[in-house]
Amino acid sequence: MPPHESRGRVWTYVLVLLHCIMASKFSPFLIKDILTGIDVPLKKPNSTATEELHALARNLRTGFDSAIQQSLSPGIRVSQSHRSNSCRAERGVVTQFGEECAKAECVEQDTRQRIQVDSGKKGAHLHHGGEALSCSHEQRRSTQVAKKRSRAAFSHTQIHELERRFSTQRYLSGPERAELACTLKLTETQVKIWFQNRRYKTKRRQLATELTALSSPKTVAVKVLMRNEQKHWIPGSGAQFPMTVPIYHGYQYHPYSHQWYQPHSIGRRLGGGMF
DNA sequence: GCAGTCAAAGAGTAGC
DNA sequence: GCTACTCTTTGACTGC
Repeated sequence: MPPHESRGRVWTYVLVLLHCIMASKFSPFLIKDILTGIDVPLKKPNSTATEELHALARNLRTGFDSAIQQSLSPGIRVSQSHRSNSCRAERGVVTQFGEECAKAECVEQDTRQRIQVDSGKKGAHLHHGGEALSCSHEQRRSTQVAKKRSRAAFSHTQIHELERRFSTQRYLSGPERAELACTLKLTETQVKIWFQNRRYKTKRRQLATELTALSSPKTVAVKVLMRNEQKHWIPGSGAQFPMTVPIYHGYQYHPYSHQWYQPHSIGRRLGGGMF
């Protein structure tokens, strides 16, 4: 099972758990029912499924909180560092490289000199401002402590173009990423990271929206058949019971289920029963 | 001071 | 082994 698919299922269980809590219908029996039959390979073999859910719910809280707030003001969001359309001379990433910041494009110049990570050798070589580091774990830690990590702040133009491109393509191929990076005067790594973060942010917002919808369940008419004094829910009647069923099937993570472009580089991921 | 946001680092995973 | 992905965490930064 692809990692995103298994995670998607775990997310589903988290949503079910949260929904149960909000609906005050939480019970160990229900959770047990939820967990029964899970074939999701949990990342931590030693942790129980319940612990995993608790950890996920805890970790999700931050994302949901911000996502819910963000969902209130949708639209293109410009990096806070550039809201004033200025290059901060008093502090921040711009001045810490000792560059003058009088021109509007100073950030674009500066971002090219930011921390760059050789993605092919993760953690092995850190390039701080062009200085390549190849050292042991302790040395890297001490170096990271000594040198504070800077955060690149993209310009209005860069953000706008990235958002515009993201609206049409959620995934970029290598050449497209290189072209966009060249156009925006960013590195390919920066473009790649931006798209990664952007995709996950979109997913968080979507989940937050769904969670919000779940937290305010609508009252619907439910057709109930009685046979032998047993209730039988009618599929398609709009009924929300049993609770776990519509939620479970309601959210399956389909990263490519939009009209967006599907790059060659990830085309191999499409065969995992995701559609 | 604190909470929120964002870019980036890192962990884990899968396909070739 | 490399690359790219999702997801989590970290650190810088901003607004209140």
